[in-house]
Amino acid sequence: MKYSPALSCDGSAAIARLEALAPLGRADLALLEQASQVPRSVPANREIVVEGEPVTQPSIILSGWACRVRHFADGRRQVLSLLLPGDLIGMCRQQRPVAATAILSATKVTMCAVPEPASRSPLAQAFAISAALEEAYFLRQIARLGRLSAYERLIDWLLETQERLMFAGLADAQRLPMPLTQEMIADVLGLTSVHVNRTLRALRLDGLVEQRSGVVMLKDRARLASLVEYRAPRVSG
Amino acid sequence: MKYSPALSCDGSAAIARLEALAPLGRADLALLEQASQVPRSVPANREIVVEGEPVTQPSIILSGWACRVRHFADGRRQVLSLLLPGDLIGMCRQQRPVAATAILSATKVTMCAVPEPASRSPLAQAFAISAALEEAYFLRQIARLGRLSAYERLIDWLLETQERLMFAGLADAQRLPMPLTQEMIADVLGLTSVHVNRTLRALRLDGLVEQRSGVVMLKDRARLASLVEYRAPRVSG
DNA sequence: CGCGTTCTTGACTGCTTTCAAAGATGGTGG
DNA sequence: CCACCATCTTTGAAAGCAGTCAAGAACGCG
Repeated sequence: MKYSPALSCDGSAAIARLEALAPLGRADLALLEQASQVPRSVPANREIVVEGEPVTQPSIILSGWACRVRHFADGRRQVLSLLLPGDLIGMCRQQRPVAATAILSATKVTMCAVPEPASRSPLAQAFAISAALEEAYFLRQIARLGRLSAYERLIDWLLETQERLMFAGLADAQRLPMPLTQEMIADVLGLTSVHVNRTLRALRLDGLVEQRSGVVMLKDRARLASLVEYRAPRVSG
Repeated sequence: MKYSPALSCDGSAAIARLEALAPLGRADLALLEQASQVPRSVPANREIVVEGEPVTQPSIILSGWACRVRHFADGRRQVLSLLLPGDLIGMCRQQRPVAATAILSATKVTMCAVPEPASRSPLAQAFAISAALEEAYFLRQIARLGRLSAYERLIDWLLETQERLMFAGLADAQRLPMPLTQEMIADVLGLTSVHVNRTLRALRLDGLVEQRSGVVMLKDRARLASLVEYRAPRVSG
């Protein structure tokens, strides 16, 4: 597979992710193809969902990066989770009229409606696994913010993000696209942008990562993983 | 309602919480009463669930406090969330054979099996709301660890915990039981026990809280809430 | 090419941790 | 009923990681 640092604009990456979660049949793929024919595009840095407002239609991210954020009155901001191609927005297991968090587009984002899967279909299963993974990423984010140093947080987050992008075929074992500003990375990791900058430099000097033009290279995945005891989240056997 | 700092041992608090989430009918109450007739007791400081092991039967906490924890090889530990009376353990929306996190009893805990609710029954709805609340608490924990100071974290967490206990009738507007050691509180808030101790003292000196014999008094809820912009999580209109 | 945003770096501050030790508390058995 | 022990709480002093403030450099976009 050829590695493409550019963010794809059709729905192929999103569909690839869902297919990686559960092998989809012809019917499910057709549903997804059809839904992705009617994409909605949002510029970077827009509030796609406002916290506390009624949730509208659930959506699939087709391309681009978004994030759940929580704002504080004094300007502080915390990114709760990232939303990458193939991730779902606004899926509620029950009638919950109001959005629990704001959702912000970090880059230009395209998305489409979530098709209704047949019950017990592979697609329905993929959605369920996606929800379970989201929860696993929440838990990892809590542990990261609570107990890891800045240096460790950055490593742990890079590994997690790379793994998530690989599901969608948007990263390979060594490289991942990084369209976020250091300011945004800081809001993900509970740090300041200045300290993110310094920590990235430290990682560079330690020969662990390289950066150029929106792409991060992980130069020694094994060493990085051992530094943070990285374990891939498991959702099934 | 008379306030009782003691941890109740029957299932009444747990049932009260679920009833607060959705008004239960006679049949649902009977199911819960019946299930709570067969309690299982676990001493304090026991791993109820081991991370990575197959999940067994889902359970309801009847009494006592437990927590989801993540351990690191070097001894660091992060409490991901608290599990209080009426909370559910091991409810999976899909077949997920392995536990995503370890669960540890912080006090003596009694629990029982989760009865199977009729579909669309109030009890089924209460379970769904409980799951949505759990997610809301995860998000709040992320924001707390990422962007609040130690002083703010403690306030925010006390308010959240008080509110959760009030659902079960285990706290009133001013007081909540606090059976956790400062060490454990530190692992919840991503701090050291020494700093938790100092921060509690600061709160005492500022006249915001009082402590004695396992009970915390919140002396000025309005001021505490304004210090952290506390908003109760909403799950429905 | 010019302008705004983002990145980078330095100097300094300060919140939180670390290390250490004394004091309080509570449960248990004699 | 009290002594004893383990655990937990409390406090001080010093170190360190991350934040703040500030300003110049690089980058990308129109």
